[in-house]
Amino acid sequence: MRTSKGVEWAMHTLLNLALLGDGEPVTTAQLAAAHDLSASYLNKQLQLLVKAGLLESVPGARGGFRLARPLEAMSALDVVLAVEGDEPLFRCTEIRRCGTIGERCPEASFAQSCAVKVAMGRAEAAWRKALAEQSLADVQAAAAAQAPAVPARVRQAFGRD
Amino acid sequence: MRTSKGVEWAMHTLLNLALLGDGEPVTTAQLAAAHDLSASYLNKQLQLLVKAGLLESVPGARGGFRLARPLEAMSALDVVLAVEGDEPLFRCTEIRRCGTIGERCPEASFAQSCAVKVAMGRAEAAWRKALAEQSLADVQAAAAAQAPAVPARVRQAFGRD
DNA sequence: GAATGTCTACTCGGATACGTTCTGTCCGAGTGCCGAAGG
DNA sequence: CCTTCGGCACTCGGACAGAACGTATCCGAGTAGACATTC
Repeated sequence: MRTSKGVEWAMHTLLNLALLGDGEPVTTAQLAAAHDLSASYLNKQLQLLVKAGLLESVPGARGGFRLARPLEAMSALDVVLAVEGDEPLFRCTEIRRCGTIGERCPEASFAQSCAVKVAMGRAEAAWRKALAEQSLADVQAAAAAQAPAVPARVRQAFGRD
Repeated sequence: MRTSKGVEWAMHTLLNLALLGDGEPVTTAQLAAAHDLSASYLNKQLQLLVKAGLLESVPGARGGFRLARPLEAMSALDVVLAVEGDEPLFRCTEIRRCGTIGERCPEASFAQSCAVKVAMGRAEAAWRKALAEQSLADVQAAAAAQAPAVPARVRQAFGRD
């Protein structure tokens, strides 16, 4: 069990787009070259971000992608859900109702949620909460504090400035 | 991204083994029949639990599995790590170092951990902490509180009592 | 009758196929720019 | 010289293969017990 590569790609791509400002839209090819990624596959992930409302796409010639809203209004959870979908980490298939045990227990035994499901859901809620509490602006600020020289290099890499 | 079925199977199986006490070891066939699972595949998961030290296996005729330690000393995290392995949810492939951006930045920019990795790791730590704080004894207690009649039925299903 | 050796039935353990998801690629639909033609 | 129209190059969007992992299954290694044989 591990998250898709698309999450990492999407996070870095969103941060790059933020550094470039709200001018011309940026093409998939440029965004892919920035980190040496597969342009076609990155495009697939960006479409998911568009569908989730994190990006706006401009079709046609001189088209591309730009942020749909500022980084302050995007959480890490938004990115994960956009790429991975909002299905739960742990899926309860209600095996408690099946087999020699399930058949032997009265229906009333299953009125409440499965205790295993509840325990797993509690942990997943903590994960989501921690993701939701971190905006992409926070991530960008942390990155900039670590390496102040990088933002200017990013703009150079995209031919801006 | 979602957890393996094996996690659900392992959790319920461990709880069942606890209800049966520390007498005769229980065979894979019995444990599988309890919830109508594939015996061979369940056996695969149980072997992972043995390797992780949660179960003891008795080979040969009249063999089977029994708990290696009481439920109080097992956390939900132990089960997840045993079945899924201890690889991180989010794997950072250091794409920040690649492409036109990576080549343009001095090596010193990458001295510290990637900010994206840190953000994701923070959320994963919260998930693991929440899992570690819940022992299987807690889960069993919650289940028993919901449906007090079930434990006796479980023992019946296994021919105990 | 007791001890011993063998044999059989049973169970774990790992090696072997199948299906689904993730990963990666390709081509078509749509759009803006450029240039030529006409007024 | 200005306007208009057509062609073209470029980009997103979704449909199409390949690889990796999760799922499921089967067969061999090893053990405990039962039975026949021998003393």
